[in-house]
Amino acid sequence: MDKSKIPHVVVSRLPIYLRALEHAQQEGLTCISSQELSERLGVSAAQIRKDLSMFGEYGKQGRGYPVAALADALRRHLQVDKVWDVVLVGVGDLGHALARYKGFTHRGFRIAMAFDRDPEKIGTQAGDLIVEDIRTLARRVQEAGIKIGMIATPAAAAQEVANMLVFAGVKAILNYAPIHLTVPDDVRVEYLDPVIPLQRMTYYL
Amino acid sequence: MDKSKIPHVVVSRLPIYLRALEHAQQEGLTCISSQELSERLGVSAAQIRKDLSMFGEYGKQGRGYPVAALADALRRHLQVDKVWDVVLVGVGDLGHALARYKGFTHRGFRIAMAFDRDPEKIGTQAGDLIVEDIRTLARRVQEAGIKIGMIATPAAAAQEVANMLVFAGVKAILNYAPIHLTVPDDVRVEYLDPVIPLQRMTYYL
DNA sequence: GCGTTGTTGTGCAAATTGGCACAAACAAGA
DNA sequence: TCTTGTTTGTGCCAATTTGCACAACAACGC
Repeated sequence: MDKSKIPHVVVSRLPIYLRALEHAQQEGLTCISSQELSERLGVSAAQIRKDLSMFGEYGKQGRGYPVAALADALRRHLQVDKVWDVVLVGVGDLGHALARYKGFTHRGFRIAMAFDRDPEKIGTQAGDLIVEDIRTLARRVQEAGIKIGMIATPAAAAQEVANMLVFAGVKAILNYAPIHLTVPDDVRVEYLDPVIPLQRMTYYL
Repeated sequence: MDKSKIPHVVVSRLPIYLRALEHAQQEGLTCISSQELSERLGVSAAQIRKDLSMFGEYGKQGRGYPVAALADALRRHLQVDKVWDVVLVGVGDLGHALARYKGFTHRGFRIAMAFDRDPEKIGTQAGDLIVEDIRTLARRVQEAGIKIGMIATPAAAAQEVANMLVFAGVKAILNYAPIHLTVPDDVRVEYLDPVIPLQRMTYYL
């Protein structure tokens, strides 16, 4: 089970599997086949079996996969069996929505701090947080040992914010700004510009 | 240039190229090499050249690609050389943020209508729109001929909303709800659950 | 006990995707 | 005009990714 040997495409599907398993569990299922999962996910059953087999033999022939145990295993592999503190930068409309979103905590994440540059916003409330001055970001994030950041600023500020986060020790960035970020190799970035998926679809319309 | 022959991985990179070109254009560049684009994007130069060559020969040896002309061409291929009307369903925090987001229009999209189920919200303002009753969705969307929908409801309502959108003639859905949607083959769905990319990154932390 | 049905894990082949490297094309300066 | 320096488009190969198909195994009814 050498971590470095598991291809990223496989890892990138695990959260999808986990989400489906959690839904199945809420519906009261205790056992689920790759076939059933396939229909709920749009991933082929063979694909699912092959992916899961890279992490161990969780399935039982004739019955399928035990929902709770498999979900636990995936959470362990994804390291979301604990709750990660996250730092949010940029508290506009989107930042507020993120700060108030209830869906993070029970899936492994908690927004622990929020920063902005605008003096009008600093000191105001966002969710249950007080917006802090971005000039204090480095110290605060470093002291708290936070490893994950979310950027919800305009594009023009995003790269500069990314640099601050990297400097403060952040190793994973979720970027909502519509711009590519340049970061060191040991820092991961995922992008959530909503226009990108829209344009991917209009090609086919 | 048979459309059906171009693999989806290639199409899925076009919006990224377009975004980078638009930034380059704002900086005043008139010509850009695949090498330069590569550095701005994190996609290999050979990849970029091969992708672009599937749509025609836009580059000039010795100089690179003409920024404005290539951007125009990509917009044509992605069909974002016009502005698409989009219907938004679910006007909570996220829905509001989307309705007020200024980044859509100049990249090919305009939220033309917003719907919610909650009587408290119906009739209120969201961005420059008035929130409408979801029971009128089918008729309104059909009449306006809208082909693109955005779902920003809780997960529990998302599949039902998707069914309504499909019934109303929508062919592309951007889904913010953390759940897989089942739709007919001729309808495309893209997903933007923020927890998925976060979990993809924690695997490597 | 035994056949029947259902499901996994995996070896192997097919298909897709990415990268290298180079000829051809162009620009610019002498 | 000739030479030098760039950069594209693409043929070819390597690597990755997916899909098929089946042996091995488990449960269940009779």
